[in-house]
Amino acid sequence: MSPRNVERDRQAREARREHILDCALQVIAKQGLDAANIKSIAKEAKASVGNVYNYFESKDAIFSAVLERGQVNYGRMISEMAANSELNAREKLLAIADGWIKTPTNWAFTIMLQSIRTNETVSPKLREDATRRFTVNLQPMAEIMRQGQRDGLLLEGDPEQHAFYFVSLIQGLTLQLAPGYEIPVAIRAAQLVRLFENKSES
Amino acid sequence: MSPRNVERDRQAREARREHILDCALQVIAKQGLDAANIKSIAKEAKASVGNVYNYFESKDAIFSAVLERGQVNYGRMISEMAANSELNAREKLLAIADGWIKTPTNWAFTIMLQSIRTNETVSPKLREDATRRFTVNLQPMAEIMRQGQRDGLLLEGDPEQHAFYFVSLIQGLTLQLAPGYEIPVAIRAAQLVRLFENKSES
Amino acid sequence: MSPRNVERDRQAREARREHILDCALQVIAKQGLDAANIKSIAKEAKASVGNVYNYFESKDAIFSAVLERGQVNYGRMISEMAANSELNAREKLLAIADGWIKTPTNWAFTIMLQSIRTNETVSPKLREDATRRFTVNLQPMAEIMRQGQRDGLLLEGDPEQHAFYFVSLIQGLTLQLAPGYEIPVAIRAAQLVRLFENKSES
Amino acid sequence: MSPRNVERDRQAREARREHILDCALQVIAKQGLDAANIKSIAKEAKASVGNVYNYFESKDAIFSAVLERGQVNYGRMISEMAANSELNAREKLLAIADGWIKTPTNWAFTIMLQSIRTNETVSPKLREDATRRFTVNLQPMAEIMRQGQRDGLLLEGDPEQHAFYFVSLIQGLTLQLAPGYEIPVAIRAAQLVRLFENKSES
DNA sequence: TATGAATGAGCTTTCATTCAT
DNA sequence: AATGAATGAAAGCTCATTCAT
Repeated sequence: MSPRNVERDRQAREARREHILDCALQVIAKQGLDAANIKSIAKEAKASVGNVYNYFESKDAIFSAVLERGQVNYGRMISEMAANSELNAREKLLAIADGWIKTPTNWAFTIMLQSIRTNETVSPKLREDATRRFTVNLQPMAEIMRQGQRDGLLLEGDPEQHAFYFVSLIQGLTLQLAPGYEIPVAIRAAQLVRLFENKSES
Repeated sequence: MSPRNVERDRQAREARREHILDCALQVIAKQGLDAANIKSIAKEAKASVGNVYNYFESKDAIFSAVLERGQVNYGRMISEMAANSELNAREKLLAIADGWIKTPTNWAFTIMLQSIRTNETVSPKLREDATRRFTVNLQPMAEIMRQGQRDGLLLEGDPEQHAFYFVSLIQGLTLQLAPGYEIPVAIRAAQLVRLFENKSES
Repeated sequence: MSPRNVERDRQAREARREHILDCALQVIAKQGLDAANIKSIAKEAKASVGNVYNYFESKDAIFSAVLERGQVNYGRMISEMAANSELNAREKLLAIADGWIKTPTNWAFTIMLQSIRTNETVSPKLREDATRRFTVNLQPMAEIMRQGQRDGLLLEGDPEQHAFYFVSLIQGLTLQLAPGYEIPVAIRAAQLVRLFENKSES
Repeated sequence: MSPRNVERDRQAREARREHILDCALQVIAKQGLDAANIKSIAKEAKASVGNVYNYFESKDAIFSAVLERGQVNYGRMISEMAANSELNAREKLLAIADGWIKTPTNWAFTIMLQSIRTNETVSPKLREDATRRFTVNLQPMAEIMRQGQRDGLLLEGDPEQHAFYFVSLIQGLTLQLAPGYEIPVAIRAAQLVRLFENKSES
């Protein structure tokens, strides 16, 4: 039992955890939230039902963890984007919108956020955490809006509100990308970003 | 033959049906989709569980009917708005956005649409119907966009796409109005409509 | 309120009762015992659910009455047959077998008898009545067997037992005539009566 | 990887499945088809309701499996009997009749076959399978009839029809052996087989 | 850790029966 | 008598979670 082994075990466990989360997201995105039960997730992860419970204490915990990971990754991405000095604000919005629209599992995050928030059987802590992360993640987006306004690229107005609208628009759009239907309208990141651009100068 | 007033019975039945739909919407909006089981709906409607099944053949049928009613009402409202010659396009968008934001149950429709679409246990017919109505309802909104472009009030670009963005934005925003959290950002219809305005003329 | 009217009312009520029994038998025979619920029976009788309960105190009572009527009619028919002096025993068996096989609802009686007998929720009185009538009806059949033996037409052996076998054979065969399948073997009354004939004389 | 013996598990699972079928048959035979609900079957098997569904996907599947097992066993028995060269046809019929009459659960198969066939909620596949097996099982019985006719032991006539009558007679008789009543007539295999014997030679 | 059988609460749905009109 | 809405007790089934191995 060298410390090397202990560390290796810890990493293996962490990898297994991540794998289960990946699979949970896959199942949700492919089959919908209702069909995403523990058995399906375990099957997708090639694990047994019982073993999943060795890594997560409950189904809610899995869903929360999937959502948390998504939110943290998104927060990291958008913070980096806000700090990025090589792109202007318009290009940043474009990159963000493009990234979300192109990832066909993103609708699942919107639904999970909603489900966790409104489901009274989910522990208050998990619900608050999810909501708080969402709110926190609005800040770097508002910062980008501010940058754009400073440069005259984006529309004037309360940057937090614009950030909120931008995120809501993207979330609303991702819902249309869920499996099970065909909306006969193309979604184009460039078009969508134009809504937030300052066109008085052009 | 019968000591009952047939016509009054028919009306009472119809009223009872509507009442159940009202209650179902209330439960969904107040407690979330997961908590909206037949027992809760029956309780809200002050009916017995069994009696609900005298009016609807299944839980899915109730949810579909609630959604359908919402979609039909929305479709009627927006069609009238498109045909309205007393308001300009900007005022129309404002009225629509304002109406949706002020109705605190509207988030439920967004979630129900999503749930019905992605839930594989819902009959294909109901799923298709819901999706079709959504698509059909995009047309009058696109017409309003066209009107605004003709008058130079709204941003240039594919009107259908703009309609789609507008609806998605509103749907995304209603999700934030679900119970269970406090988003520290005000939603203002006027601000939101500004995104679609043509500001090059100002 | 002349006695004439009272009598007419009584007859009308009796006719209505009979009609409901007819319809119950129809439903059972066409859709099977499981599908024969009060609603279906009422529908077939063009009556309301509640009204059926004005004529019968329970579903069991209806089934019992249907069975009883069938058993009484059968008992009457077979008693007359036993008393008939114009036909010989062989011809009597033939007539009986032919009549049963040709009536496509008879399988329902066999199933109802079985169901009522073995269903513990049916009142003991009804169960005993049904069984008693079955047993009583064996006597005229045994009498016919005795006649046939006396005339050297039918096989020797305990007449009650032969009666029992004959009835069981016919009941077993009627089961095959229920809807829902195709048994690729013809049923011929003459052939099956031959089993009970005394062929040593021929 | 797993601390479990896979092969032993597989066998245990198979045994448990069989046990549930045994218990289901017991419940049906003792309490009747109507009383044979999942709760009762689970109780008899000393299992929980949910666990029964680990072995069978539906109640219909259980009933079908019970029936299938009975039909397959019967088919095997009768095929062996047909191929047996140490007994003559009369002795074979006697052994078959005797075996069926002595097994007090056999009435349940007759009722289950009927119920599955006529119940429209049972999947068509299961209904067809049950009917097909019944039909297939008629063949070895017809072969025995043929053997008996060849040896001059059994009555002349279409062997398939005689097989059909013999089976129907036995099925009809087993119905009388269900719990819940006392038929005051003994059933004797020897008597019953005599019906099918060729007595012209005696 | 790993397995999947086992549990039981909870859900949807059915249906015999009652009841107000 | 006649109606059909209303009731509530089951029934079938699902699934998160636990547990023996």
